[in-house]
Amino acid sequence: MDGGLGEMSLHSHSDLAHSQDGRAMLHTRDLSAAFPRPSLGSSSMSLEPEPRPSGYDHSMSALGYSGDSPSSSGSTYTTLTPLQPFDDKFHHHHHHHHPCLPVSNVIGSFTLMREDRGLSTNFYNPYGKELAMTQSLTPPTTGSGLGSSMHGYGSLGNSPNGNGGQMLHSGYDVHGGSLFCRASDFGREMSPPGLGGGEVSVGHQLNKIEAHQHTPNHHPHIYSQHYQPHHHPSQQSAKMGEHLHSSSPASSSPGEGMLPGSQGGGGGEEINTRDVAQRIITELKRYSIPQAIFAERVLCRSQGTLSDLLRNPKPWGKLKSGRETFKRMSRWLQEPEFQRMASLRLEGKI
DNA sequence: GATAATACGCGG
DNA sequence: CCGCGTATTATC
Repeated sequence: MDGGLGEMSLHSHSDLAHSQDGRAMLHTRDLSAAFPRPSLGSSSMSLEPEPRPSGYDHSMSALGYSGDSPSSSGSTYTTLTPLQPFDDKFHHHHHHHHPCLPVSNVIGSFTLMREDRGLSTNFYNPYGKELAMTQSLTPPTTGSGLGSSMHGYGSLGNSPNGNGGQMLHSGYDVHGGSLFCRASDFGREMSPPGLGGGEVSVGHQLNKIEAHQHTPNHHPHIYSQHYQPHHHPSQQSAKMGEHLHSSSPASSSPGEGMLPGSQGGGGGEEINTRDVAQRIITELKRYSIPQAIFAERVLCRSQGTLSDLLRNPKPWGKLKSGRETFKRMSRWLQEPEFQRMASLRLEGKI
């Protein structure tokens, strides 16, 4: 099936992406149902332009999410709403706006989800995939479990390690206070679907964070993108999650010339689209999040579009306004688990 | 039936 | 021309 991996390319450029979503999709399925927990307020994180006000970081710090394992006797509800702009529920008129739009979504309203994670199967997953999954065996990162056999939903191996691609740097300054996020994230990220206290693997999680920073194995290959116009020959897709060595930095693609020097700046982040796409695919599978949900709620795009982007990610350099979408994806990947959840349920009950 | 992939066409 | 939505079709 697919397997087509793009390749990589490197390019940077000032982004002029601007919000142009004037469209209004009306169908807003009430996925709220999907998310068992209505408790979340909103996490206004969807701001178009990169210069985001960074509001939630405060929340984070405020939360001071220290207690990490709520799972067991999680009596500690960390539900706190530092700022209380207003309830979305009481949203006067305008039934629904788009989460993506910079609407009045004030930053700050934050509510930490309680310890739901252990209860139902997956975080998002309304359907209870079988949680029978034996203990948590972190599947071999290779291939991230796709391809052979069933998807390893239950696995919490968490990010297929790998490449910390943008996580390395973009994770920190892009949004300003993101590092806080990371901090909280530190404690834990995802927990096993069911298993009552099996947070065994939680440990690994954080490892990855710094682990790959100084991992002897593979150096942080930053962005490398072989882009291939699409489709193709299957070049070994064997392990994408792992290290894809950028053997050929020189992009053979036409039009691809990366700008010398514009990379790394604080403003325009270069994103390895291929990598992000792959990672999104993996994460969506892990959490059993349908493309449609993710696309509409997080990216503010349609399922078809997302599917296309995922399968045929164009190199950053070739993107124009489409960058915005990738930025969102990238950003989402960087967020701590609970926040990702928040993003997903976002519009449902709004 | 639900979810993903593709086709088609439109608007900026 | 690019990016996207919608409709349709394929796949699970």
